[in-house]
Amino acid sequence: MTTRRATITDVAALAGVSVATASKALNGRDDVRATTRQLVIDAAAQLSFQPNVLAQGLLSGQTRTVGLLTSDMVGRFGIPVLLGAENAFGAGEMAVLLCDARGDAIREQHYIRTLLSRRVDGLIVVGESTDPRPSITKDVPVPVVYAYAPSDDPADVSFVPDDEGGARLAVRHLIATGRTRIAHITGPTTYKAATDRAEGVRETLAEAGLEQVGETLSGAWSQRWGRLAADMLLLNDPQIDAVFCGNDQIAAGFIEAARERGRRVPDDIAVVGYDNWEVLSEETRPTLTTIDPDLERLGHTAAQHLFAAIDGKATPGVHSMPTRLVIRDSTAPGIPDTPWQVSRGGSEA
Amino acid sequence: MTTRRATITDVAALAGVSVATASKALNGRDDVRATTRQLVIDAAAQLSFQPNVLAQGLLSGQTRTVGLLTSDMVGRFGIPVLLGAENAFGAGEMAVLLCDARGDAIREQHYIRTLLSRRVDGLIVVGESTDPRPSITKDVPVPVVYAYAPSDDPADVSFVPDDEGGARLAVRHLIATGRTRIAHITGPTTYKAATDRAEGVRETLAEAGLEQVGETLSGAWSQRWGRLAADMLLLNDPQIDAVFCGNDQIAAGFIEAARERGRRVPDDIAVVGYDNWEVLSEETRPTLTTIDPDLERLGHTAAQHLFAAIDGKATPGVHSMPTRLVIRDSTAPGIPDTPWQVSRGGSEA
DNA sequence: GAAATCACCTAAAAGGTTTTCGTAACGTAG
DNA sequence: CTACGTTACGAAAACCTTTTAGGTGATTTC
Repeated sequence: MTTRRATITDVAALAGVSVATASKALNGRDDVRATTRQLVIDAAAQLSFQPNVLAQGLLSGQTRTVGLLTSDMVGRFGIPVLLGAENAFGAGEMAVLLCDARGDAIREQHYIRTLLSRRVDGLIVVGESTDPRPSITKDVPVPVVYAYAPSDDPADVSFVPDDEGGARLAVRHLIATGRTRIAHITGPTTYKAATDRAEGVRETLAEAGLEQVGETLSGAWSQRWGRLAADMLLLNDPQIDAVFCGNDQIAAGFIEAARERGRRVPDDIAVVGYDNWEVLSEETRPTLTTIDPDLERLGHTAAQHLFAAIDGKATPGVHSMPTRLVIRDSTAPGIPDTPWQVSRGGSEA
Repeated sequence: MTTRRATITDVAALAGVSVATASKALNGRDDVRATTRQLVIDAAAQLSFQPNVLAQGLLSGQTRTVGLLTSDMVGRFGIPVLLGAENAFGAGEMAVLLCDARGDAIREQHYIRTLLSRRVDGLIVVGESTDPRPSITKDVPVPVVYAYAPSDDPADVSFVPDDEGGARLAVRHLIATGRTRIAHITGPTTYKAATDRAEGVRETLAEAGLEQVGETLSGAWSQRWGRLAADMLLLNDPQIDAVFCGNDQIAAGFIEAARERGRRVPDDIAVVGYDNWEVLSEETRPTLTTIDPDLERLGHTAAQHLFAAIDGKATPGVHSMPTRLVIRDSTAPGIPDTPWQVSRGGSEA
């Protein structure tokens, strides 16, 4: 809580030059003698001068600020994306204005207006599921990039996790470790994430000439459903030797129930989860092999493409971002087929 | 991606008045005829005019923007605080610039400079633990409010959860439900949160004339430690009828291990957790009675006090924010002493 | 009929920075 | 000594909005 902040006028006065010269000296432009430049720099340091970004932006029309519009920060998936994006912004000299519309379209409109009146250079919209969401690109005079939830307009720039590819990774890993009787438990079919992953399972098994054990079991994304599905599955199809679960919570529930039914994981049944939600995947017993959608990278990439779009180099289309297989103990420890781990999850502090 | 944005000059021209009149008309000031005002408003709507906040800020010296400096967004506690703060900002016409210093002091300094050059009206600093952190208030010409982690300067404005009070709530609840042989398992003593809660336990038991069973067991904040501690406790002090755990993960581990050892929860042993981390507290079997530190409210309150401070009405000191007891099934279902639940946690979507 | 009042509107300045253009000083070539 | 190029600096415009002070015309008052 000190006094008024120094302006470039103050700096110029202290250095005994005009504001124009001071500006040029501070911005490293030519046409200013080295000694004069140093004089100005010293003066600026002495006053701890910092250029007023508002004035700069007013003039240049660029604010070096982007808006980050999230539809529901409470959820688990928005945060890592946001984090990755913020990360990319911080690297440059960009700043990010955060708005959480909390799934409310009215609120979203309000925030869009607010962000525009603040003259953001671009917008990144992060959704809470992989289902397409309404495009806002046409209502907005700046570039927009969609992360996690793609825009429903394929001409927009969207980044989504490759759920189908993730499922492939999981199933291939199970097959590689010698499993052949593989089941799939997942979340509500109303989620594109669930159907995409199921499709990945189907295709990969077909390619390997294997048949999926039972139908894909769809329920909630919860541990409870994982336990329930495990009971059903172990009753109806006791011969299974592996199960790929649509998320880590289902997997955790499955492992718990399977153990109570006397099935050993991974010896009798291998289990793969999805999301690599470490509070769960590292706390199950055994720890959980899972697919990491690498959301932080997704957010980072989305942000970088927003920069590109701001520079006029947009990359339209829906881009699928690769996922990673994180091998832990719930699948075949020490099986010779997979001598090298693709990736091993670190431990939390 | 349209053309140049309209300025108030365009609006004035279209309405056939001067910019001054246009400004007054749009800002609801006097000295403008109703018909003229409507003319201007229509023109503004037609051009979808939005005042340039940069120009407004340049003039008024206020940006209606605050910086939100978080030390580690990856952690669990920063997010709800952030959410509550964002919530409070959105209600007014404030916007929030998000910066994640990721626990790095250098980075933090950098962000502070960035935020200041953007002329934020205030700063809210959210930490990742309840341990005091270095004050930055003196380096900064705008009001600062600390949330979750207090400033080490007691003259600053800080908001922290009342961990001691939370522990009191937990222990009183256990006593009220008829438990008398109560143990406490918690996290590392290097955390103020752990020692504060332990102190709350000690005092409350003393007030009730009860003796704590065994020493407070300090370990990691993990489910693993909860299981381990359960084994130790059940071996050394088999007579316990309740345990208060320093967080929900420890509690989840405890419940798991206790069940494996044949102890029924809550019939034989009641368990209370801390944090109300719903992915855990609602998925344990039985569901977990726990203390909700109400972090979202903490963030909200901090933001509101930042507004007050910006208006010159600062409220110095470290403010303890009350916690809530969330009763679920791990403590005495249907015990007559507590006919009304203080609060019941909702379920996740 | 002149003066005072009123309602409505405009011109201009202010806010901080960057950039363009102008200009002064100086050196060099003719 | 003139003409011109170079170097270093300064004046002023531009960005967009709000506010203050002032101005115009119409109406009222004595």
